[in-house]
Amino acid sequence: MTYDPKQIESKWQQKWEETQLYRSVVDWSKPKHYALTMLPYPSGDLHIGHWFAMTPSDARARYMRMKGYNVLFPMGFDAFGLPAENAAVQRNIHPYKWTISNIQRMRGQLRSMGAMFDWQREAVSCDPSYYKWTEWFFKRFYEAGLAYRGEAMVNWSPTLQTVLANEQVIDGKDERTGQPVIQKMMTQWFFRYTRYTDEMLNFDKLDWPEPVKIMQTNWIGRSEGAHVTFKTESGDDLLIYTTRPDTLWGATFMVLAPEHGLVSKITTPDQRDAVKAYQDQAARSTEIERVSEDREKTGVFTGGYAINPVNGARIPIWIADYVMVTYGTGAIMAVPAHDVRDFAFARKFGLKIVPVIQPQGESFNGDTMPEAYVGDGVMVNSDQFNGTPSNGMKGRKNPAIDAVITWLEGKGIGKEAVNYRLRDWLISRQRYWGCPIPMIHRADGTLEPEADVNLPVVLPENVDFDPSGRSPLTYYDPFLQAVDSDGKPARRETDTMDTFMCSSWYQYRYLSPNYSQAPFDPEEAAYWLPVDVYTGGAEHATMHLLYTRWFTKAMRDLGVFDDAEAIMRQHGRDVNGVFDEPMLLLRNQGQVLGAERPGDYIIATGKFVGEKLFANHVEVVGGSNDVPKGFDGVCGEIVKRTENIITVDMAGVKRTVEVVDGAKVIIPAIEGENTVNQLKHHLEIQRMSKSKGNVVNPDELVNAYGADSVRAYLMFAFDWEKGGPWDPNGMKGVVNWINDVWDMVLAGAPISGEGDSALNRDIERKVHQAIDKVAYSFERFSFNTAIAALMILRNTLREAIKTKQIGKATWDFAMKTNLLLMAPITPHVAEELWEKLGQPYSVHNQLFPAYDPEIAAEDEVDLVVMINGKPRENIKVSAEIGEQEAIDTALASASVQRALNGAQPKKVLFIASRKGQEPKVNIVI
RNA sequence: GGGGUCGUGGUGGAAUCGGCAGACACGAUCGCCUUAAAAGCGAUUGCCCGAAAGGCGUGUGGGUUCAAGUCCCACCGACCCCA
Repeated sequence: MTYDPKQIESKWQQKWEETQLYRSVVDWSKPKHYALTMLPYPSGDLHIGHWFAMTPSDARARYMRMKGYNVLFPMGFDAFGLPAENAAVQRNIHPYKWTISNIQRMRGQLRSMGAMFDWQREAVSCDPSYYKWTEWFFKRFYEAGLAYRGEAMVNWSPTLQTVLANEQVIDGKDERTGQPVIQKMMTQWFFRYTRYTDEMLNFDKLDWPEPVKIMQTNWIGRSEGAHVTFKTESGDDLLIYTTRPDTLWGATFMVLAPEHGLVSKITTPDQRDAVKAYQDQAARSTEIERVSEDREKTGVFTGGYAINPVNGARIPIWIADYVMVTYGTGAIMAVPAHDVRDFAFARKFGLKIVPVIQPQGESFNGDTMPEAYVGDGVMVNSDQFNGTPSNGMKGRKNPAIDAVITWLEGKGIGKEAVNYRLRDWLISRQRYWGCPIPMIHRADGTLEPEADVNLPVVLPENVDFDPSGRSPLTYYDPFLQAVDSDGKPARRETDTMDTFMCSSWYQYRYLSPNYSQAPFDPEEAAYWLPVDVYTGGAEHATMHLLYTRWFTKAMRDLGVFDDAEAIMRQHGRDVNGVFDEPMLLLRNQGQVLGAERPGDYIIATGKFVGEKLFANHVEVVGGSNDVPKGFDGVCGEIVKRTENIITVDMAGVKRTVEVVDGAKVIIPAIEGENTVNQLKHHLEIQRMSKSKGNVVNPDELVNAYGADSVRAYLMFAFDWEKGGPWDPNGMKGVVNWINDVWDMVLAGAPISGEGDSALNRDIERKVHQAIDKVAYSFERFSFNTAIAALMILRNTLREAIKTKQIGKATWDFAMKTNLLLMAPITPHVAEELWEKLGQPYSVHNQLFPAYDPEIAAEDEVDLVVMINGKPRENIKVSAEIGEQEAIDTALASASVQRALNGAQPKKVLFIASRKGQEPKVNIVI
């Protein structure tokens, strides 16, 4: 009988389902483990990246289950979002239908993984029973003042007719479609993200990757400084925020954001046209362009002046786009001597530069300084503060800043202040396919939330989609017409919510997706929360992960967890801080990239126009040496292809070939008529995408090798937290491994007797060493070393079986243990072989084998003899060897005798045997 | 410009507290088996020299240490995030 993955995988998937093997139920007598992996967007096809994220997470969850934990490992779909709506507009399919059929297809693909998902906990965010609670959360936040409506400069995509979050705009373009984005003022819904900034900067409770914590910290961007009030000559207050109040005396001009409210008032008539033109231009550029330090500075003088409150200096007021209206107060004091951007601006426009910080013993000259000085020094040109050290520290830790802030506060012209880069979370989307915002615009212009009994506000199904992409909600009357709490006609809000809103609380809906009294069943929450392990892509470091942290803190403060907390108390669980954070441990997997592959080697003939060949005949040939003699055309490897334009590397020279319409294309490897589009070009390692033709389809791999092999390969071939390029050849290693184990089990014990006791003892030892290595690896998400340990065990067992000296009992123990160790990685094969060994169903209900260090210990080890730290000789000694005996052995060894040549060693060190390491003696001569 | 991560054989990668660098696997070479190929099995596989002994090796250059892939400093390069 041979290993047929297709037959055994479907058989066991069915049996697991029939027996509800992975149903996770609250059981207070067992310790719980909530393992969560990021839910997919239902794009229609499961990508190899989903397998790479989910199957190792599944293996880890299975390991925890075998360690005796009651494990919850749920799955669902993040089902609102633009692609569904685009499909509706472009292909006339309703977003709901498109999404649901994709979900159905992906459920099947997810099942083929053989993962231990508890499907009864599946949650789908576009289902009204789910988004009812998303709306309910919105309403609670609104009532608590955490949700509000405000004017904002927003990223408007003219193509998609929608507002995008800053996070969704990259280089002035929409991150998904690459379409340009412009700046526009609009009334939008916001969440008071900034309410929890300080709490979100605290990671004490979290075992999260360091880079994620750093990214979040930078994203929140807390800075310490002061607010200082300048006066314009016309008498208006002009408030600025600065992190460097110690440089106030060096402020030689001011810069306002072009959108700043005071601009029109201070602008003098002769500057009006220039200012207006500049404002228009600024509206067209994106924030990232505007604040880039590399960019040539631009700006316009308003004609107005302000008075520097610390020294009475009259300084000009400019506008420039590198100052953002949304950051700080939208106005800065410019200190060109000590700020890189201000310096570039001052030099360009010939503005005064006054140094006010200098290292001891140096003397800067504002007219000749080559660049801004941002280092430490002492204050100069600053009246009574001259000589105060400025040590480069932030905030009050800097004596100069500390002294100036105290003085400013005393004089009433400034105040210590903290500023954040982070702005409130803009959740409005002018789209149809999203969770409705349950608000009503009353006839009198006021707003009120929809009554709880009317939730959810359901998305109407019967709508037509405008080809312009405009949301149908804005012109569909039955939806628009609402009734307010006084029974008067009113208009329904047509914005929908950012999909990040739906995914900010899905880990709570999984607990009880059908519960209708609340977002989640408190009984379930009391047992399962918080999430113990969260796995997913690092790209969510600053968006999703900050949103979900914010959400959890807001839920906690609104008392949403109160019932769950009471139940926890009844069961004696410590509730202190348990709802402060959604996920305690986070690990990010890397990314599987496309495989590198050579391009086709072609011979192309046709007509030359200059250097360029217009080919009417292109043929793929093998090798690079068979260039016909006197050949008139182009031959070589295809290094690039864009449609029918091919770049060919001809003996190191790049040649361009255009394949003309109707040209003959011959690709021997592909049957039938060939087209230019089938020509392979050289592909460098990069993200997989359909257009690059380097997508690895997991369904095809599962078909060819079986799910267990695909799972094992994904876990073995990469450092999971790093990822890397796909290598189709590496599969062989894990396929052989699984086949070898299969063959060993099916072959049965080589002898029926007791066999050789020394060999048996050694096999037991090796099995226990494997137990330890596999467990240690799973603990650390180091899946590749777990499989390496199992391969070592395979190698050991194969050697041992050949001797025909391994006893039946030892063989049984080794096989059973081997299957238990494999079970989390290759669940189907392990289950099948477990059954073949006559063991009771299911291998996945067994405990992980217990490790016994006594059995794993070696009796004999290599004593490593080192001279000056270099290993010279290995001598077999008892594992229990003491220091003196080890040193004597080492000194007597041939290599030491030879090296010493009668002399005395300077120093002799004994390094005792530690876990997995041999004892060592280092002799210094 | 700032912050971060990371540089290890032909390749993917191992190396738990500073303690034998290269585990495990792919690939390659040679051999066995075969009419042949595939598969399978066996051997070799960091570099140099060699009979042995040895020397050199974790991006580069320094440093700390009995001992450095691992710690410290500077530099080079790649990638990511932010500006």
